[in-house]
Amino acid sequence: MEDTPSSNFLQSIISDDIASGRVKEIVTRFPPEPNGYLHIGHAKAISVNFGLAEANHGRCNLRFDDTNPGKESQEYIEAIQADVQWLGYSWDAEVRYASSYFGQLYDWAIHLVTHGDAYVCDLSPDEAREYRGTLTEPGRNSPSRERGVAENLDLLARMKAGEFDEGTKVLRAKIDMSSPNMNMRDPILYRIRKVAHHQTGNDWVIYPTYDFAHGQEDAIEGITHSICTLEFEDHRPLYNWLLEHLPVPSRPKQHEFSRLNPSYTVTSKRKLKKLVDEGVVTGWDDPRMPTVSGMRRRGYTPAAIRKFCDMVGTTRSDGVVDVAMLEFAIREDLNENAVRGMCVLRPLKVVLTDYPSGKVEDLRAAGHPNRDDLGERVLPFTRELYIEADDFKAEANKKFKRLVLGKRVRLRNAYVIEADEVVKDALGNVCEIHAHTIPNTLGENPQDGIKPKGVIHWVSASQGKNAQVRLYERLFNHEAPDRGDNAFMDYINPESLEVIENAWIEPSLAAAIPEQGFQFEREGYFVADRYDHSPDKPTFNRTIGLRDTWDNP
RNA sequence: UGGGGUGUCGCCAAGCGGCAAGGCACCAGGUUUUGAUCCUGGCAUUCGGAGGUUCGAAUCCUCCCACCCCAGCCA
Repeated sequence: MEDTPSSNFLQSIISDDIASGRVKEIVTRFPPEPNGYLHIGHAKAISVNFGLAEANHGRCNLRFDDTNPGKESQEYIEAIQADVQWLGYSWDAEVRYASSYFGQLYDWAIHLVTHGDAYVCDLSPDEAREYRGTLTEPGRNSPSRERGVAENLDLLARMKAGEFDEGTKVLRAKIDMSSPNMNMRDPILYRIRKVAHHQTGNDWVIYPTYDFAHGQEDAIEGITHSICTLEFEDHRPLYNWLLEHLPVPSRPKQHEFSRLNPSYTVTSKRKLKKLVDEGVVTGWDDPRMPTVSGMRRRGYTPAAIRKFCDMVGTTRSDGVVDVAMLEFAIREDLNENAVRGMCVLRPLKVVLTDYPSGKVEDLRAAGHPNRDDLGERVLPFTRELYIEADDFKAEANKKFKRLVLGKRVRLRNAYVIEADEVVKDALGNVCEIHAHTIPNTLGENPQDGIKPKGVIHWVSASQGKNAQVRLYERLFNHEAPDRGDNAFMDYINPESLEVIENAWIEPSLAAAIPEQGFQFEREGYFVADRYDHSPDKPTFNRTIGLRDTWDNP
């Protein structure tokens, strides 16, 4: 996993800062709020923050931005840590929590009040909205704005003591109600929330807002480059204002990059949560989810995800990235590293009439076509086999390079066979093929010079094993399901999952370790399910199909 | 009609005054016991538009256009 992060504007900034001596060691942070699972967009942020730290021999913290206890939980905290580790990153020292700075933040709030830079406001949420003005009209000063320092100090202390109800009072910075930047119109610093916090319990009934917490957290941790996404750009003046008005121990700088939007996917915790809550998927780690845990279960590898993030680059322009790029990244990784195997998804029985019944011939096949280090596997060959139903046609034109009645085909890693007759059931459906082997075709072409039309995969009927295989397709039919509010629910692909209960796998595959990835030859890349797979009940998820350039008519 | 951003091939993205990198996708060949991989070749006389500066501009200036973000006591 040797990533060579490509250069980008953030790296340029860092290089300049190091060259100018502004910073000696670079320190970044990944600051998720524990209110949901990490998704591919977070993977990008993780890759950017940890990647930049790594590339510059610096450090990166993992910090939970837990300032809104009502929406957060310990479950998410644990899942997020597991995801970051799985992606292959190590944060500096211990995990950090915004909540562990609540005391310091409160002291700083007092500092602002003392200096006349903040006040306790009595406006209700509705009134506050009205006073804030609009995008084109300035706001009006709150009636509470000119309260004296002593009174503000007293009120703030009483807010902290729990004397007031939620929504009745907030602490606000005194900046400029007529600023064209809405964030500067006396932003709220503290609000009353009488709920227990997952880390601090009932210690607090007032909680700092993102704006009052983030920059100060960065300063406390000595973050040199506070990297976030574009929507926080308008907050930067406030971020700086607070740092300038507070006796903080360091002076971090915020830089924004555009968030990742893969096509055909939704990345918004709210929307992902809805998919989970409404049972569209089985959970946050459903293999169709763009969550880190979902992709993991789907068979994506950390290396592929990191490669993808690197391929996509880091800029300030928004756009939609073709998921084909993500698919390329995982195919590339698995093509190179996954052991091959054969699995028949829709079995059609073939009886080799010239082959002795009861005979089991242990053929050998390479674990990987061009990597000897991946070993080899034993492939039992028998009189009765299964092939893919799609790989047989009684008649077909020359473009069909599979088994045709009266014609030959190579059984992958085994003999060339020729189809002799079709057995049909009462309804006229093909249910069995009778064929015979062409002698001496193990590893060589038929001696009569008549070459097989193609190569198909197969599994011994008596030696193979039954498996459940889940075929996944994209969850949405729309290229950009994320635009619009709830429209994404209308674009859900009803065929995003097909469960095949009786696929037939070669025996070696039953020994797969959960989460081990394979290439099922001619089909695609599959992974032994992280939770459901066992030698007794082999269970595989299709990660991604093989690239298919055959223009099947 | 306020403020902040962004506009380079179908998608992502280099480029920072000297005459359009690369990747994905796609197309055409070659190799192949995976219609996979691999290999070879093709794929922007043009950089949102219009003016201007300059010997010379995607890169500088002016104006215009399009799109994204901001009116949570969310982050």
